[in-house]
Amino acid sequence: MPIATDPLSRSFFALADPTRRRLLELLGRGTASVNELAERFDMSRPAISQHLKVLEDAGLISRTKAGQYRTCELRPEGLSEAEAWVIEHRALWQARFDQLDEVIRGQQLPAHPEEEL
Amino acid sequence: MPIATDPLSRSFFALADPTRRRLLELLGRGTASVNELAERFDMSRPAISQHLKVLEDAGLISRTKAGQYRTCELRPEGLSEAEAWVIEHRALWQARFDQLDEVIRGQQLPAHPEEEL
DNA sequence: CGAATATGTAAGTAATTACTTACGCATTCG
DNA sequence: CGAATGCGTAAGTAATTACTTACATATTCG
Repeated sequence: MPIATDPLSRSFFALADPTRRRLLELLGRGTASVNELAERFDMSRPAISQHLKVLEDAGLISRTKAGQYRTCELRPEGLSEAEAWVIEHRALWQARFDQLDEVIRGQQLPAHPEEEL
Repeated sequence: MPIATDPLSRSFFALADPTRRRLLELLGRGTASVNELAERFDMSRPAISQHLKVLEDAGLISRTKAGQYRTCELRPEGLSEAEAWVIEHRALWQARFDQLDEVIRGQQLPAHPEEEL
């Protein structure tokens, strides 16, 4: 991704990695410290820390200092923009396709309904 | 992204780029040839072709040969998995947060409501 | 204070991206 | 047939990713 990426791209990008999605799922069960999270992965702690940074930059989590620890917490609103994009476009496209179906059905039947295969 | 990426990661990754999202939006208005799409961008045709490949690999579009042209078409179902993931998790997290609110309100008020700062 | 714990960050590496230009192949048409 | 059009792919480059190990810093505690 080029620098200065827009927020929506950052959100989708953050979600485009199994480790990061799993981090989100773990945090979905409750807040956790970085080490508590890192223990669940076959990966160095810094690697997890870096993944957390990606998630944080995308607005999907927050890390707050709590004494010696950093408490990681989900930010559900961080998912809003991505959710809106996906839902909106799926709906539009589906509507368009349904329209096409109607056009096909009402107007002109295919000469060879199952010519493929 | 490492090789052998899972389908969900590929979908999110494909969406994590403004050019690719704009391609999807253009295709949302109807099918188009590669050149028709490429004309809309300040980018070489091969670059668009490569973006289309990412979208195709993610199952978000299909390219079918039509004579001299390739007709690009949206595949709304390609968005299903990503849509499901986002919707499901948002709902879960929101529910969790609402629960937390209840716990806080009903059970025990913080001793120092604003100790930070 | 000084060791232990929790974490971020720097530096280095291999793999991937996102482009570009150059080329090759298929289809259309004069 | 032979030039033009449409499009994919190869090769090269600069920037980014995803890790790693090493290190610096903050907080807790004996």
